[in-house]
Amino acid sequence: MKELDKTFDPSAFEMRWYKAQEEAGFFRPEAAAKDAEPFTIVIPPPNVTGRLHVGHALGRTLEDVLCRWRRMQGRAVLWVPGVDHAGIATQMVVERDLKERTGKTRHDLGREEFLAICRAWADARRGDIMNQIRRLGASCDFTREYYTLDETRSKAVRWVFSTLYHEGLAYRAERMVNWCPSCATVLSDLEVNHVETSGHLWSIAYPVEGGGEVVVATTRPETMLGDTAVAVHPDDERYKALVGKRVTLPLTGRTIPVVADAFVDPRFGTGVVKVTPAHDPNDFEAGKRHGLELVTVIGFDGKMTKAAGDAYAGLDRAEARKKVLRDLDAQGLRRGEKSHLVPLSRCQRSDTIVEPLVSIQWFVKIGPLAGKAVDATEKGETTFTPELWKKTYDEWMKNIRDWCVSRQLWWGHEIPAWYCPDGHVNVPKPGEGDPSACAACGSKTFVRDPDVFDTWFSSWLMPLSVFGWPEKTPDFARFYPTSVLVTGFDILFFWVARMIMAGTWFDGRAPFADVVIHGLVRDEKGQKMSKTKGNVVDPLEMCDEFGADAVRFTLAVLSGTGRDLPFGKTRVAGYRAFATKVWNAARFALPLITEGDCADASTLDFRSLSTVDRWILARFSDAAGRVSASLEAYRFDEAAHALYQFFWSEFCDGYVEMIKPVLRGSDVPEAEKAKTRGVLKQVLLDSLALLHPFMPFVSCEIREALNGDGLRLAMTKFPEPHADWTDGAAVEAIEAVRAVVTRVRNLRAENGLAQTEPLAIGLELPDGPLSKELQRQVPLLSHLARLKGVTISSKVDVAGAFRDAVAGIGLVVELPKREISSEDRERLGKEIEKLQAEAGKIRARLADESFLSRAPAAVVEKTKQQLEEVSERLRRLESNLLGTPAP
RNA sequence: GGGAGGUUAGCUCAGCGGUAGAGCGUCUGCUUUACACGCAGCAGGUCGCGGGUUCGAUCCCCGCACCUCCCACCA
Repeated sequence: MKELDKTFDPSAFEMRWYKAQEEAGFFRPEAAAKDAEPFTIVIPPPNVTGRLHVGHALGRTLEDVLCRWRRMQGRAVLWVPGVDHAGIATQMVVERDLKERTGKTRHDLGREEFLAICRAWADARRGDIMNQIRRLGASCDFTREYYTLDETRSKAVRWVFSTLYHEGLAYRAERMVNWCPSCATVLSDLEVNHVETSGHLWSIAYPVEGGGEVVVATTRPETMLGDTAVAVHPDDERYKALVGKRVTLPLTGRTIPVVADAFVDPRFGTGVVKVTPAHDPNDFEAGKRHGLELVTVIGFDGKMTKAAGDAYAGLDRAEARKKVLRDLDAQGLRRGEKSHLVPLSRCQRSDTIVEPLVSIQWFVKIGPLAGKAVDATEKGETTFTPELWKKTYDEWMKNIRDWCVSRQLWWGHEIPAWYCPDGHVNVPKPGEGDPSACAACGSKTFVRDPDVFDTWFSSWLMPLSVFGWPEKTPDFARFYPTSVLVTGFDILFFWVARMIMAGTWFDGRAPFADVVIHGLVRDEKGQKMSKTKGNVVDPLEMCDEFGADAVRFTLAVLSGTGRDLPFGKTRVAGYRAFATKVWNAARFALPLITEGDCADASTLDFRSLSTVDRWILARFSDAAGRVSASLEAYRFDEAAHALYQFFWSEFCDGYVEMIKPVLRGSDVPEAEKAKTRGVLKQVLLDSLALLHPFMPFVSCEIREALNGDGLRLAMTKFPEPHADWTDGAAVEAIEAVRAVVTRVRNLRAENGLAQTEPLAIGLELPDGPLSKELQRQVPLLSHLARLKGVTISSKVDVAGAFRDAVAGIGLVVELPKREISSEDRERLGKEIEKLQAEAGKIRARLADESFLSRAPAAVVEKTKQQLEEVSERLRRLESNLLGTPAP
């Protein structure tokens, strides 16, 4: 058996226990009984580019609490860890690094060489990321670690794309897409952030052929170089005569038609819109309707093309705008400007302004998949916690648009599509290898699509592919569908919704039973963490400073109801204090339970135990019930609070203080002591088990010292409420004792008496079980409240004693001083006033006919009781003022 | 332009039809042989505003105000 150091130092043992648990194989589902019901979680794969941040720490903590709890319940727990290859992010990091080191670009190296660097870079980082997860205590099965770009996952991606293609759900089309000039790739709608920015609305005059001018309003003057029409609303009387005429497009010398189209809002600007089909989604559609030409004036690099004219070609978008405005000025064609809120689209990754451009890309027709996914959630196959997120999910699914899945990157899963010179598209059937000749024309001159898939196109298969799907593996058969997905709302659409689609579409079953959505971790003041603000908290540093146990407990407590959580040092320090408290409680108990016989609590006859022992067992049982019920409901905060409150307030402040006189008393029979030692040990050991999912390290370290079973704790049965440990009478008696003690201490403080001042008190209550029980507790009462005498009777007569009532019991306290000071008088007066007001309100309610006739009988009864208690207390307090002269 | 959420003690948050809770902080006492990362005790709230439903509303309904956030191709 080990000693417990006087100072609590989590760093001394945390990783030692982690390693022991992992090496013992506890984190593998095989550690459970063969027929155990599985409990499965797939880790949301962190980006290989990243370092564990507080958001991850939160998710992993909640997952680990669930996994450790279920494992202790005997479930076959499988928590699969993994890393995401993070397409754009990784490529950007490696490119930047390459540039800094060698000055070269990826194009200088060529595809193969560049990818080799990416691969080496990612491989070097993956281990680190897994170790960061370990530092938190996450009990993942690392023997089943996945990587979104490995062989198994590649097979799944290819199988899925092929399937979709041959089902007609993956197609290649020319569309207006979101193009990020700095990432040099297309983006999906989700990867674009819309930000309202203050900008300008400029008015520009286009000369009308045959005289006059028409004024258009635009926020993007540079795109006018690509205008191929001007549009007005068909019913707009102001411009009716114009329709069908042509206008001169300034700066280009081209003439373009005036068309009528209902998409124009006559009330906006001048009611005339310039139409640039190549650079605006609306105009693109309008262009199709009117058979307009596409003139692409902005290229994929964000610079003006030759089509923009020699004066502009090569200029950056922003420079071109300035020059266009200047040139229009010079020609006297500017007709004013006003400030205007412009909805700008920015690249989520690089923050660059996204350019709507037309290009050929791969899309997935997502409607049918969304339909199946919604059916599943509608049926309750998957639930959301908190429930309100289902609404958000439903809304998005209803208005879902096709998913652009190709990316013009190198780092990622290659698209299994080949094109022959005649433009035939070849996509192998699921399970087929690469084609060697065009299936349509037999051509052997073949090019593979140079693009790769959106990273999420591998992520959305995670719950399937981590088990080796589409192969029919034993793991897949046993562990799919998974139990819970824990994640932040920020990837509800990116990931959660799509995984449900993939699961329901390809397997027919939704990938998880429950989705738990947590809030965003913010700093202590509720500010969003950001590098620029410098308020980013590193969870690993916090683990080193306060212990992973404290970090975990803090995150669990704060996770609340899905709201944002204010996280920071002072809070973690606060919950480290809790870990310290547990530590010190164990240090108290250790010598006591080893100094003499400890009755084996599991064989003890509950009825033979002392009232105090029965009380703590009853309270423990209640706490255990609350912890489990809260975890079932994914209320980690409630579970943690129940633990904290029980352990600190009831076990430490209550029980431990109450058994000191028993265990140390020279007049207590050894047999009684042995029983109490047994209960002390039992409750402490069970509390550590209850605590283990939240604080997996300190709980082991202490169990090891107390019971030599630190390692086995992870596999020990999780405490459940104990039906035999219910004892209303014991609870009532001890609560009464505690209430009396508090009031006596409080009276001492009010009267300026030292806490050590011995007092005599009387308790007035009718004869009965409670009074008999309290009689038995006189030694305890005397010890806790430092009393020199306790009289219990239906009536206690002590002249000049202070009278009050507490917990329905009359309290008579002999205070050493006889006279009541004006200060006492004032305080009593205030208290009496409050009680009188309260009594008045209750009386009024009881006098109300409608209350008596309509409120449930139980409520009326309770109200009557309240009145009685308040009146009783009032009588007693008032009696203190009787017979004493007013100052 | 749609939609969601929030507004409860100095701070951060629980609660939710029967006159309000926690943690931290403040204040007042304590070297009480597990613990000052502690013990004991006190104080502190018209539960955003205005209506309504109800015997009764912080909790339900309808407005309003302010704050978040999400979605959206209006120049």
